[in-house]
Amino acid sequence: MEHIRILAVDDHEMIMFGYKYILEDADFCDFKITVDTANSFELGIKKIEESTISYKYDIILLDIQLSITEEGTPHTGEDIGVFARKTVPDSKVVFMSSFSDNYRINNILTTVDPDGYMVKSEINKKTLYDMVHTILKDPPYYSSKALQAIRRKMSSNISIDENDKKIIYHLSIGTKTKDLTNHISLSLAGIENRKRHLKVIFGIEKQNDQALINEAKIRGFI
Amino acid sequence: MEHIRILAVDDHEMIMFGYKYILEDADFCDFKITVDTANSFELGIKKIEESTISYKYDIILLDIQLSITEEGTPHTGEDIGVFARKTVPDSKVVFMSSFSDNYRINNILTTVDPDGYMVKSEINKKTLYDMVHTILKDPPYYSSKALQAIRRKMSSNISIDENDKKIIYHLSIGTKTKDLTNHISLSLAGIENRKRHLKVIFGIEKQNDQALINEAKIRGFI
DNA sequence: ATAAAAACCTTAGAAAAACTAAGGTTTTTA
DNA sequence: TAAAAACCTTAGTTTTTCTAAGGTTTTTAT
Repeated sequence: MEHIRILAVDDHEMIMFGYKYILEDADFCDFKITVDTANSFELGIKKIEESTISYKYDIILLDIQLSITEEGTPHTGEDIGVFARKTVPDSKVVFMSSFSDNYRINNILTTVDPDGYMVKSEINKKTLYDMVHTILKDPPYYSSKALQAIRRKMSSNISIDENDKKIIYHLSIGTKTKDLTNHISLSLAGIENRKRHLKVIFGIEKQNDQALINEAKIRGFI
Repeated sequence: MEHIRILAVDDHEMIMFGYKYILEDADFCDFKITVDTANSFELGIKKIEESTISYKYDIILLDIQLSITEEGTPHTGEDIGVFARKTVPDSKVVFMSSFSDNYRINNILTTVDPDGYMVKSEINKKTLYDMVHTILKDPPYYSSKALQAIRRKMSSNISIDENDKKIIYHLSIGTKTKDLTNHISLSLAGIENRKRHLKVIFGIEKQNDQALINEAKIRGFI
């Protein structure tokens, strides 16, 4: 009988143990599952490193937000995902995250290209089993809210460059237009021109910045 | 008990009747299904039009390739999809197509934004039931190969403009570089410059046109 | 209600990017 | 092996984007 090894990384122990017991208890006909757990970025990295010289994990389940355990640059599950992609390319990476906004989902799919993404509110016994089964047999696996974010992105024909993304992002956190020159290497007039153009392509000419932010959110740009 | 109405449009009768009998025979606990069929573009359009003044279809299953039955501009299932989107926006549109190439899948998802896409080689009793269930409860539904095409597109950060797409497309059907000026409003030098730039961003400098075509195919650009 | 600040808009000019033309070299095809 | 096609480089042109500045309109703060 095939033996499937899974690593679950989440800073909430109860969540990890939930995955562990549900998956280890599962009555998969043709394989047996063991689940290792790690409750911090550092421990997650360590277990992945150790797996390179012993049995590699078949699946690595990653939360995105991990609490900071030590001083230094804060790290996320995304950083673990990137690390795993390089270090153990045959291990399947699946994000299990409470983030369900279009931007976060689409951004992770672009930067890490994980084998799966599940929004936490959609994780239950059945979807967990479905995920493991699909990931092993025929990846990728995306839960429903992830699919909805993907669909929104796929159906949008608009693409914007890094400067435009920065403009929208900073506006969305409250920065005034005149202060955007501190964050973006363009003149105020250049920024104003781009704002005007973004409003045209989003179909909201003559509307305010909040409308711009809303349209960008809908499309997954922030 | 809820009554679910489905329209299946395919120019192969056996396929339509396959869907019809499998779905009408299904033992869905909480609803009953009837499946109408149409074996041509014209008949499909007619049935959708009729549905606007009677019961609208809950789900419309569309093949993409439909044989030409009459003189005139050939139409595809995609055209029916666009028509349905406008005419009966509450009806869910699902493509059931033999096309499994990245370009075709991604292109349909952008231009029609269907509620689902299934590659024909992945359609069986179980996946058909899963599709109907998901489409009714929590769309979208994409079959495995469609998800793989989507994943490939999502993870690629490259975007190219319409001129570049035309260059790659025409090269892929055998047009020589010097003849591209007949199809694209640029000088030969302009086209050569763009080819050189495309090869840089696809990471295939100094390689031939076939390499460029291959990289574009992988990324779903053609 | 009013003044100040911010945003928007327009015009003119500058800078950067993309394009064109042409010709030489290299590679591919017949 | 010759011809055709593709690639590369240089110089100049055209197009696009940016900047600067100032005026008008809208929003915010008092």
